[in-house]
Amino acid sequence: MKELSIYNSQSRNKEKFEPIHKDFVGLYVCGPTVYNYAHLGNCRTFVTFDIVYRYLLHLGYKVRYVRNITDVGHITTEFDDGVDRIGAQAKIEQVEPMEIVQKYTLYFHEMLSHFNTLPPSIEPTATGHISEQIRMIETILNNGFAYEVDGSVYFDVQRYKNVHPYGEMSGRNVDELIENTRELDGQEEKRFFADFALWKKASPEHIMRWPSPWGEGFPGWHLECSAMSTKYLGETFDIHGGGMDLKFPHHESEIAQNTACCGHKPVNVWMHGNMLTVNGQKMSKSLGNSFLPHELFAGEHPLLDQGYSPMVVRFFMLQAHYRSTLDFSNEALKAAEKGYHRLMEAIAKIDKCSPGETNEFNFVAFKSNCYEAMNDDFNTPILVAHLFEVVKVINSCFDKKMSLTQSTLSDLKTFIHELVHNVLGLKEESNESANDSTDHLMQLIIQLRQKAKENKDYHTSDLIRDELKKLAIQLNDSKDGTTWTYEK
RNA sequence: GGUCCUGUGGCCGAGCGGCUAGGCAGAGCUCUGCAAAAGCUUGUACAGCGGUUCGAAUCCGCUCGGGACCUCCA
Repeated sequence: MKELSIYNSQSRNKEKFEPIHKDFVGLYVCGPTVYNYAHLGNCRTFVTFDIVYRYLLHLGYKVRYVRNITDVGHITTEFDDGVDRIGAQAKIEQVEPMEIVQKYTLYFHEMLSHFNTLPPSIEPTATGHISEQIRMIETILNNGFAYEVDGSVYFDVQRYKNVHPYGEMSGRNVDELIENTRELDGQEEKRFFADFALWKKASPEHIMRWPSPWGEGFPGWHLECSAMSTKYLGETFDIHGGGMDLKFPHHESEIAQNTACCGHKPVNVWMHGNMLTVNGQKMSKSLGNSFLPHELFAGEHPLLDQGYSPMVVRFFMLQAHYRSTLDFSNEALKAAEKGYHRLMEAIAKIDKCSPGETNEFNFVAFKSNCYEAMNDDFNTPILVAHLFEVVKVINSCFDKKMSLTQSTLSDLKTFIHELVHNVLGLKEESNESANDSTDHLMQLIIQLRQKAKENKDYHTSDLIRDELKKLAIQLNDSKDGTTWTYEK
């Protein structure tokens, strides 16, 4: 098996993946801020890293996957007019901030479980790690890379960049940034425009607050990831992931904090998933073009003319590479839906294929192609393309137009199952699974229709077929008789 | 304005120096009382203009279009 290579945002190149400790991988992914419903774009990122997690597991690594929940009421800007998102939502819904956190954390978990993502090994919350964050700030202060002003602590970017590079990963040149940054009010506390808050003094109305050496306040946004990744994965770990939009300033600041604290870089490989777009534009709440998962499943959205199941949406996402933007549209989803069902039906057919004497399918080559795809920076679209090649093989074998031996069929079955279910995380959807009595009823109806057909009473047989169609029941006539399914 | 990404057939979307992506739709065929469903087969492409090269969708330059980030963001 060839080696896994991963595109590292830091070097802007694909690099051979070598874990720090043989057989073990530390993976950290930036989780959501739970102040509102997670939308589909957010979900894409978590599906992306679910694939990373699953494939690493498949390769035999022991993976510790840490994904945080941001539940501190960070303000939207570090300035006086900033709004605490969680606090603001609490006011709207007239509940406690922690009720907001709970509500949207539950929603997030529920949606991700619909998408069949594996839960992380550890899902730490920012509010649960205040003391770790305070300790980290103290260290950074002691190391001379931060300063306190009136109960707030800021990271000293200028001091830092004299010693370490800042902005390397996101391609920022801080000195050039100065000229291009728009003027903003309320940053008089900072020594330098690019400094960011490690600790923020809480205004009287700010409910989420904790005591600290600098007074009552709350930690800065970037800090929790630094503190929690260090706590659970160590000062240097293998992979850090997140959405492309977190590259700057969030991840750049994380790197700076960790380096200021520990003296060395925290992460070997930085991975960034690209955005989900709608009509070519990033899906985001502020643009009003976001879809919520439950709206998508139910088809309850002005831009949708039907609902799409979670597995169809997951499959849709896997048909694009994680570093490319993916455009969301009815047409694209419909195409994915058809393709997904074709794939899953072919897989279910493997068992029904009768083995032949000769073998006309090169399983070894197929297997190696699949690994080659995944090893090339998790190229799921290529993998899916290979799977569709096998769909044809399975169908041809089923129709006895192609011969596969028993051992090839059995190898194929095992391998496909592993790829599709365990690596891609796709599963069969029990679409309104029929109970026994429904099936008996249907068998009866099918028999009656068969009788009618034998009597050349096509009026009756067509009536049965058409009326069932109205109930979304599809009759499938074939040489071997008639079967029925609920329409997809 | 700065930095970076991107422009592939009707739609989505891989590939990124020579060799088929793949899915959906379309067309043809098989099956069928007729259909549907399903399966098989199959056409159409690399924004434009230059350049490098034996050879470019793939590298370089320019032009035009789209997008992301530049202290809310997955």
